[in-house]
Amino acid sequence: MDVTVLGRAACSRVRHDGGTPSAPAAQRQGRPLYALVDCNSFYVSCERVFRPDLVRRPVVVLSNNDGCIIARSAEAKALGIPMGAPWFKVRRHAESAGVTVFSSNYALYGDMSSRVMRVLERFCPDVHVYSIDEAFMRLDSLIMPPGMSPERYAACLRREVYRRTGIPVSVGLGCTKTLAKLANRLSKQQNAGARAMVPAAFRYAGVFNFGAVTDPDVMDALLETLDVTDVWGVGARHAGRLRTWGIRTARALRDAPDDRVRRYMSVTGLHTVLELRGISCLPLDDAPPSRRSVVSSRSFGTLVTHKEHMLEAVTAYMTRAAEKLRREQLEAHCVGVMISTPRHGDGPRYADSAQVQLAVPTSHTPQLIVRARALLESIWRDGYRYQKAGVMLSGLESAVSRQVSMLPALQGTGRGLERGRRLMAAADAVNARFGRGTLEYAAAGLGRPWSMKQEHLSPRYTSDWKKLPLVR
DNA sequence: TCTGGGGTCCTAGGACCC
DNA sequence: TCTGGGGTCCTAGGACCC
Repeated sequence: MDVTVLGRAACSRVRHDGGTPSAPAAQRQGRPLYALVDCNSFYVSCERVFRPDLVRRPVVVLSNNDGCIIARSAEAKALGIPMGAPWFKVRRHAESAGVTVFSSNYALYGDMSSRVMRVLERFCPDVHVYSIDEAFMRLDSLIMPPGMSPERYAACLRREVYRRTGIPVSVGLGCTKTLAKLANRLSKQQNAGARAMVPAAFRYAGVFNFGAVTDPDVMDALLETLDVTDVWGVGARHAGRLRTWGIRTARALRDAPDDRVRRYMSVTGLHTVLELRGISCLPLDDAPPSRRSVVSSRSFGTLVTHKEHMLEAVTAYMTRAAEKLRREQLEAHCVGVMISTPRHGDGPRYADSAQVQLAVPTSHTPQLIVRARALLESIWRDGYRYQKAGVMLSGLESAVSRQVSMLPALQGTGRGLERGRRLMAAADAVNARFGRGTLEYAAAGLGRPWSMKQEHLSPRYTSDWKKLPLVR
């Protein structure tokens, strides 16, 4: 059975209210079918893979510097621990309730993420990795085996991801990306009531397909259960304005007047509304344009008052940013540095940034470090307690197809340039083989009193053999 | 004491050009 | 006396995402 047939038949029942003409029949032919695969409480799930004793127990993961909560297990949510809450405010409550806490371990999460994505790619060639824990897929081009519905296919995929990685995922399906995102929300456990509206034959755990909803009244009822902020692209600001128009649910937003949406939420908002009506506006985006900037910035573990320490931090951040640049075979035309004191609290505030254009783009770490340190000298002011610094590389272009300068003097001698590239490649190879930070720049400091707080860091189970727990 | 980090897109307005 | 129209580029600010 071809999935396109199923997807089209189901999706064409989506109502088109609100004055917009429905898509012409010709356009409806070959409607897309999107899946959104989302890892459940991803960071928590990653920690649990190596700590099975934490399954069914409350767990949270903190942001960099152990600042605020960025992931919670279902049990932690049930305890009323809010997302994004500053850790110092909820710490007592959480600890007394027996919550296990982790500092974020991006080496682990990044590695687990790529394992999950590799499994998805075995199921479908059209995968677009949207974030560390989410991916869109286009299923309409697949030729399904006989008797295989999209729901069932998604359920198989879900089982396979869990079997191969230990990460539980949820899958939402719909004829637009926005509907697939919403379907994903309905696929989660806490929406069992809404899922029950779908005929049992289309029901699979952890999967929800809007395409299986053929009754417009049921569709209305389902969208009515979803808050307008559940819709992808509607944040707190827009939700506030929408509330003043009496729009509180996904259903009401779908039926909102186009001109008003266009005026106050720009074309982006209009796309969202059209997508809710089943008119696809956002492509899969499988080959996204290359990035425009690289930023590396961090808050300090303790406030910085010495310029020496700030210079070390800027050096360390630039080292990371340049590595990222080279990994993507890019070079930068422009270097920027920013520093700031805390946003909260009542100490004297200061923030500034500076940028410089380079005559010749580069990804050579020592050159970039020299520029960044000079920029810092220009914006540094004594007497402040700094909380954060960052570096930015922009004006990016491909290192492989770079335009050659007309001025040989600026281009650098061919041999020197080549030597620099080889040196960077060798340093990157060593760090890839033996772990980040094996080769470092002395200017980044040794003591690093400014480095971020990570009091609850788990081992790098998947990227360091020595950290793998022994199987007894 | 203690509130993350890294991106994208859109719009309005100004400068400038022909 | 009379003061166009259309285009590009840049920047700042706002909004969103995970």
